[in-house]
Amino acid sequence: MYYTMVRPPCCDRLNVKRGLWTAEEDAKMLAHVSKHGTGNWTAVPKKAAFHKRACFAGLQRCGKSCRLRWTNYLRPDLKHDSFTPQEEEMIIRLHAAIGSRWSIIAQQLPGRTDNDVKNYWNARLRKKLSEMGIDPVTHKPFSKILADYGNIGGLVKSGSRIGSLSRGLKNVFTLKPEQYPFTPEGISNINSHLMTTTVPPKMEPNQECFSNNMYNNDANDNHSLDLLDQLQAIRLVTEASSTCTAYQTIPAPCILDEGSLSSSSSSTCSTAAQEKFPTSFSWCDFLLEDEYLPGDHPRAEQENAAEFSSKDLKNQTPNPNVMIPQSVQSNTEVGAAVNGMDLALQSNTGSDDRVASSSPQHSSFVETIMDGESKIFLDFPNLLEEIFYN
DNA sequence: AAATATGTCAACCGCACGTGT
DNA sequence: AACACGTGCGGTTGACATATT
Repeated sequence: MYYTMVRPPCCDRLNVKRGLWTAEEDAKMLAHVSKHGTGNWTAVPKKAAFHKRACFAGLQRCGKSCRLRWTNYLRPDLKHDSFTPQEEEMIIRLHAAIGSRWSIIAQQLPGRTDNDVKNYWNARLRKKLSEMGIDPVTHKPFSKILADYGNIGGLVKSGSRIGSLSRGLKNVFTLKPEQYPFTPEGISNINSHLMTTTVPPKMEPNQECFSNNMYNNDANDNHSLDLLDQLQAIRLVTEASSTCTAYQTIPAPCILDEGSLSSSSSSTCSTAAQEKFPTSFSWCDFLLEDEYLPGDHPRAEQENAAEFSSKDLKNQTPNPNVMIPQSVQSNTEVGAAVNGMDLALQSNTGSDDRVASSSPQHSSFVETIMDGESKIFLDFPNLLEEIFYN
């Protein structure tokens, strides 16, 4: 092998210009597109240099750069003014629903590109939500997240918690579109469904205002409901096309519980795989085991535990304390969709064995971490205050 | 007024996927 | 089947602008 497996950037093969576009280059691009139309971008620099040398000779960009310049800036249907509150609201709602699928979000905002939306989110909205006390990843109040975090490790009797949680997820994915709760408690719960439902939401005033504006005016928002149909379809399609690759690369026993993908044609991480690696390490096991301290829960809770399989832990909000396989991280939204559908589809089959087989000493792992956390917050109570009131 | 910090956004990069050969 | 190529996507970078000290 004399070359790397990674394909070199297209621009490396051409002696092309990079960096910001000049007005002159823009003019050349516009002239070219008006003459030849869009598409076949790799031909643009060649044609531009070939057709009228006097006019186009200076346009020495790679096709990718040309396409990007056109789609993100030169396209005549683009808006170049600032985002309206309505657009802002739409971005937040869609992000809560589908995460950082910028191209899909941008499709709902005429005249905006995925790059626009992405930049606006990163530059403005993420910060705005944070300042409002809302986690921009899960779209949940920080207070709730911290409260839930404090409950991990069995600080709260968890029997009804997981049961109600999985029931809620079932509801999310079995609701008809017109019943669909297009709120951060709805789809976004998929990404954050470890959040307990036993803690009442404690909204700061501005959050409340925010929620009223952003999340609670769905009754007359037919467009959003139509959109949900589309999103649902996107989820299903994505699941069908991505489930296989998303899971095949996961170390066999850690994430997927058997039967959960039984409705899919790609239940590759299966019982057989688990049998092959029966003792492999899984962080999920630690977390699950912490929810079910030995000898502390009736049968119903065990059934709930089976329902709430460890695979659901893989798509949680990135947490430095939770290690997630790369292949899973890169498919967060897809996995979330799969999770939700799995929960809706699966019955109480399968995963009891694995949950039950986790060794008792695992439960001390999260407890140790939580003890450390508790000590920190006891020693530095202002840390919590700073989070909420700064 | 100068230095530094912060924000914005256009552009790039790497990867995945589809298609044609 | 394998490969090259074109395209689209999401994450990241870095230049420039603006605000703050």
